Amino acid sequence: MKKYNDTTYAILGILTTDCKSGYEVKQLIDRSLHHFWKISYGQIYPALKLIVEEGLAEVSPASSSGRSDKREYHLTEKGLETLRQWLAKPLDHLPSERNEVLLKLFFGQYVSIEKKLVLLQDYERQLRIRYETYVSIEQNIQELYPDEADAKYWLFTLDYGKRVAQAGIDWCVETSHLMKKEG
Amino acid sequence: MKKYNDTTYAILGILTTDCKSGYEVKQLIDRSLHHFWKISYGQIYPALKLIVEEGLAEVSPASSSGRSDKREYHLTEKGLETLRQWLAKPLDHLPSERNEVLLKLFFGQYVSIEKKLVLLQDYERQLRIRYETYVSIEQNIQELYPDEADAKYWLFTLDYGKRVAQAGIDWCVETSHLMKKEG
DNA sequence: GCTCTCATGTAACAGGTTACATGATTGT
DNA sequence: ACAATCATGTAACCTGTTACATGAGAGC
Repeated sequence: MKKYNDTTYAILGILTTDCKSGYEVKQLIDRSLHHFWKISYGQIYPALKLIVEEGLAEVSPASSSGRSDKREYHLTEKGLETLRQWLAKPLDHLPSERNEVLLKLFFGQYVSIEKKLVLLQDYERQLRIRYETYVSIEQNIQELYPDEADAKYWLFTLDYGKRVAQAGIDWCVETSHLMKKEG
Repeated sequence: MKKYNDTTYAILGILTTDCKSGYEVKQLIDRSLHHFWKISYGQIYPALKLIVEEGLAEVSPASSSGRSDKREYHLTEKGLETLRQWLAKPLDHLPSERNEVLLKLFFGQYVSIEKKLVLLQDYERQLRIRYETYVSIEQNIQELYPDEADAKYWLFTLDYGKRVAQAGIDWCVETSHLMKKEG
């Protein structure tokens, strides 16, 4: 089975939903996967071209809805199988996340303690905003789609985001406290 | 003040330590910053060239140590100032981390519950390995540099890594449990 | 003599962002 | 008529990885 990049698999996944055009793929990712996956048109359109070339989807110019230039992509059997294969494969290595705040803190001796505290406070503030965003998305999902089977999985991903954000917030609080005490 | 990319600032930071050559920069990052920052020679050498061109460092071929081809980079006043400016500037936006596991889970309806559980177990296992790695680095630092001023900052970054890894582990356990119960 | 570590560098590639160009449709 | 949104696409650019080439010195 030929390998593609994760962006291509993400698009394959979206094409299983009601979103069938490049524009709609972008909309869905921005709305629902934004907290752990991003994408730009510069990736989507070339990827869709590749997907068709590889026989993973077929394109039909959907003139039915009146919009003559809208192109609808429908997964083929091969496309669905390719997606399933990828979904069933556990990751071979953890991605290592770079962290600019930690990088700055690593060279902490070159700045005053006040500036380091500002750095931590700012990070904490942004993590709290992120946390609250996740909570409100969560509430929206629970209100709007109380029965949908997919909703369960969406909530799992949000729970992850909340936990990691909370761990970061706790670290900021604790580290600020230690820095104040020890100087 | 001209802006450079974070990789360049990271190198500037390393050049404040005893590590003065491209090779030594790579060594230090691999040994001490690896859990939140990575770098390759393909970035280091071009970046060092730029750093010299911009007057942030001066290069002296250090024939003193016998090795004629080793190039030692020393920060200029401008270089140190550039580093300080960057260190004092809080981040303007949280980097969004992509997560392949969450992406797969998002399309969870297309795979069996067994495969999803394997995915989570595998993720959990790798997070636990990561956590243990951090603990052992932590112990090494405490034994080898009990007095060093820098050590405090290194331990802060490791604490962050441990907290985030633990949050991920907790999520794996909880999510596996919920999936088993609800089907 | 051989291997390992030290040491510097480049070229090709892969992945992703941004800015731009283009034009249709919908709502006010 | 005008603005907003829908809709597709490309080119230039930035960042980073991988593979490769090269060679010196140290230890066995």
